[in-house]
Amino acid sequence: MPAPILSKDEVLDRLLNTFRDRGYEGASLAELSAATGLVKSSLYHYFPGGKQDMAEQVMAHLDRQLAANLYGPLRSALSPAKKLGAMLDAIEAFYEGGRKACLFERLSASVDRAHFRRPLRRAFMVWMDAIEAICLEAGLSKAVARVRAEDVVVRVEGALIVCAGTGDYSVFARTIKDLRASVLAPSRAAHRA
Amino acid sequence: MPAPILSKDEVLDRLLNTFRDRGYEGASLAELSAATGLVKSSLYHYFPGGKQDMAEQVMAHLDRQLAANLYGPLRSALSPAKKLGAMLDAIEAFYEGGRKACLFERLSASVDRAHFRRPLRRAFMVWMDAIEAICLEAGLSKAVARVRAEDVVVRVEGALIVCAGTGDYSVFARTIKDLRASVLAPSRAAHRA
DNA sequence: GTCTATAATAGGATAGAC
DNA sequence: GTCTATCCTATTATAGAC
Repeated sequence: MPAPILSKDEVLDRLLNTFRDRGYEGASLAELSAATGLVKSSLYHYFPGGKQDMAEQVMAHLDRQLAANLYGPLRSALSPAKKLGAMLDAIEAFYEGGRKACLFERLSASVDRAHFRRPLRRAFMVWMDAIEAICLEAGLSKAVARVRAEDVVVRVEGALIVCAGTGDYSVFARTIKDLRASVLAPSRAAHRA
Repeated sequence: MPAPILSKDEVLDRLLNTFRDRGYEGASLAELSAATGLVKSSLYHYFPGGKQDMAEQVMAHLDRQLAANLYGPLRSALSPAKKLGAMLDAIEAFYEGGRKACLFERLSASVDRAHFRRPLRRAFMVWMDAIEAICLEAGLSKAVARVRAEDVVVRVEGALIVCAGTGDYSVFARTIKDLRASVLAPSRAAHRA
């Protein structure tokens, strides 16, 4: 009865990376097994529901990580501008400047997307709600704050696609830079260079 | 020796739709066969290289369609504003208001993405070049035109992801509406409501 | 140019030992 | 909790008739 090699969190981190790199269909059990160092049967011990179960638990894992390391700290006394800056720093790091894909995008595009609909919708909503809260704190109206929050997520996700498609990662850097300057700008005022 | 049921273009249209709906890995030969009404062996007659060959030919097919129906007409004497409007009309129709995915995104995210790299990069570049040309014609500087062109593609692709993830298609409509108003706006001037 | 039939393999999943 | 061994099905792909 060997002891666990990796903690559950470490296993989930490895699975997260594999799903991001290969996509849901693209990540075979053989690859998920190699990434974790666990043979298939061991994976089924952790994830009785198979690959769907893995994806669901990986989403929940990422939700917890984001709540602890990103959304939590955002409830501090920092200025809205500093909070936005911190979020965009985290986004640049997490996506490695546009080189790593978004788990939620990968699962949204999967054939099993119907199974993941609720947690996916929730994940996008939590993200947008956090940005909206910063915008409101900065004095923007509710309507403008919501649109700005949606726009941040739209542009981050879009930049990831364009970078993956073109191989030109400057698009991601430029998009983040533009968001830093524009998201909290007063409404009906100048926004673009 | 039965005659062909569908023209090659019709077959390519059906395959295009299947790849958009199911993704590259998600689209099995069984589904591609059902979508075209051709049994697997017949598909191999048209596409000796199998699924990769199908994806490559579908990309080339879409390139031709876009050149004929979108980029071609854009070389007319219409005003830049009308050209942009026509492109955004076509985008709204092609993506069915955010309900249908982008082929290029699907293939960029596939496990075989390395095989499709060149045509994918080309497809994104041709799209952005067309937008850039409209921006230049409207009097924007080269640098601003390029950034605006990248931004259009980023926001369209991102809106598709957010719509798929949240099920809220108003994001796509709002994004297109915002692009209609902002892409050709004079630089360093007001841009956002 | 389309078909039926089949091969060959990879995929997800399970049983049961230790 | 991890392993070896196996099962079953789906998947890609090919052969060859008409």
